[in-house]
Amino acid sequence: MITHGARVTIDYEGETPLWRQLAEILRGQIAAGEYGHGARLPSDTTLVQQYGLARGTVRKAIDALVTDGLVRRVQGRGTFVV
Amino acid sequence: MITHGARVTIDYEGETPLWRQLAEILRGQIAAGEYGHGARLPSDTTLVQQYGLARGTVRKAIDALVTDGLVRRVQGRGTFVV
DNA sequence: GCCCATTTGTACGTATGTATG
DNA sequence: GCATACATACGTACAAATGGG
Repeated sequence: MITHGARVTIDYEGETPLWRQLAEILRGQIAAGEYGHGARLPSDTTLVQQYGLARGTVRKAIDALVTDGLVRRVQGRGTFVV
Repeated sequence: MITHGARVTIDYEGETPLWRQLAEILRGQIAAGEYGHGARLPSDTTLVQQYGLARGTVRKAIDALVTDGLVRRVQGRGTFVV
């Protein structure tokens, strides 16, 4: 079930939107301490490759984390855990 | 300045993102009471036609208002002022 | 200062699904 | 059943910012 390094997989058939599934995965990883304070999350492109999603979908997932104040995006640098 | 019924126009050349300009326009109209409490905003499609933007851009603008708690979207019905 | 690779930001278009009335 | 309206997901292209060489 592992796909390109992603430890958790997206369920393309389920009822939960793909962007929400990814958001939950990332949220879980942050909560688990895999990405500590100030750590940089994988880039959009990396997540696209790891989870097999479109960039728009990946960005929508991260948008949710940004709205929750969990991460912060910096153009040209990356997305960082607050 | 009038374009397809839109009272305010989008500046395609300026530095302000189109989605932000539309968000400000709608915010202003709500603040001005053009759309009162419970009123329904124009549909995505209508805004697309009025302002000459892509639907994704229109939705991103409304996303901002939703995040601010200014409006609420209901699938199948519309977007309503909170 | 300049080029280049990386990364996020914006904007477009298309298609299909889901909910409401 | 049908039309309308929002939701999801894909793809593409280019702009802007950052940092390294």
